[in-house]
Amino acid sequence: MSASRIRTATLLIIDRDGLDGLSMRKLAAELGVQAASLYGHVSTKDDLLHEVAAEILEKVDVSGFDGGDWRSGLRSAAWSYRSALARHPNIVPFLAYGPAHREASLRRLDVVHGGLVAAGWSRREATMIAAGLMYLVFGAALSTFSSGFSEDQAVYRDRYPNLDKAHLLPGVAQELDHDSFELALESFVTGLAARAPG
Amino acid sequence: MSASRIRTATLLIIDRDGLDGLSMRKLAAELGVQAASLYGHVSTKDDLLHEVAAEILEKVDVSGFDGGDWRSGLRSAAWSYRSALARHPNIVPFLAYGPAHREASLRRLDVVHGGLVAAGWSRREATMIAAGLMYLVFGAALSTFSSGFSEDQAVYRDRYPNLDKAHLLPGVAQELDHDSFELALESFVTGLAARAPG
DNA sequence: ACCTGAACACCGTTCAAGT
DNA sequence: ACCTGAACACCGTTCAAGT
Repeated sequence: MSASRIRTATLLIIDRDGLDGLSMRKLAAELGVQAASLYGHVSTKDDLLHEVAAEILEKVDVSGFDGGDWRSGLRSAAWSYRSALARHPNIVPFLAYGPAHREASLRRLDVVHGGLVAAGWSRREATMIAAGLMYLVFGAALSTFSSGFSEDQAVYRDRYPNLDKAHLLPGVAQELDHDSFELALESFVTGLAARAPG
Repeated sequence: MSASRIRTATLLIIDRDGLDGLSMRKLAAELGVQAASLYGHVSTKDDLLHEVAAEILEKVDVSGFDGGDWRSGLRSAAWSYRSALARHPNIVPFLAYGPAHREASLRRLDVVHGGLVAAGWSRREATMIAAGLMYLVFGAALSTFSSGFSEDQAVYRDRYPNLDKAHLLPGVAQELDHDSFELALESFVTGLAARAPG
């Protein structure tokens, strides 16, 4: 009925059935209504997805750039992005598509950019660092590298002698994803610091 | 007709019309045939996409890990991934979906993992570094951060005072993407080196 | 062996008609 | 004002029938 209830149901279906599992007819059924009724509240399926995307990105908190140094600002922004995206992994491919066109994304990137410039980075460097942050955040949310391994370990043992079987157990996959993101982020920040201004 | 000709036409349509622009009927028309005929050579649309994905990943070269140190191995692998993916940006969301399930991806990750372990990293660290590499590569290929800005600069000037207008001109967007990837990769490698073994 | 026409069960979206 | 039924132009996929 309300736009907010439609967005909630949309996200529920995406979380449960995947991005391909969302159809306007299924969404309507979830809301106890006919598909055509949705078009009184939503202009288009694509538009609805953008609204849901905006709602998710609205939860990203980049306030870590107020006050502290750029290192902690970058770290807290990265983790906030990660936790917002990790809650709804199925919609990430859609989120990643053109972040620059999204109002909510731009407001946050503007804060990150401003914080980096205030710390002494050039405007161009600030843009590139913010881009690097997006690479890490979306790449980590999207590829869910480790969790893809969990199904049948025998395959890996025989054919890919170098891959680490011990860390591919389902139980540790999530922890490994977390630690991999932490290592990548900390290395990124450390590496930047090595060429930092001021 | 042949499986290879079908894959070529598939990629042509994806490059031209996007992932959503690919339909079996359109693909058939491109090949001068009826949609039903495709199912004599291809089991399913999803399967066809996986074949095309494999063909693209087959071109990624991780041989930089033979011989040289892990730093140059990581760099050359990253750039090879980047150039392979950058040639077909529209299929990247599909590629990123579950790299661990893909034969061609696993062979390359096995080489990367082996190279890192040979350089003295633990198996677990090697897995995490390889994951970080995937984050950067897929994130960079997917979010095409800078190129999304190019349409109307007046919007940014007024509302996002911190964002750097000078670097958002269409002409420099591509260069900025390149340099952002380079900065992120170099920072990642430098940061890792700070905690390197041996 | 390879292609086709027709059909099936789906899509997103529109629109006149109902309350 | 809000919902509906029916329709339109599409999908992926199957399968008997044609050459």
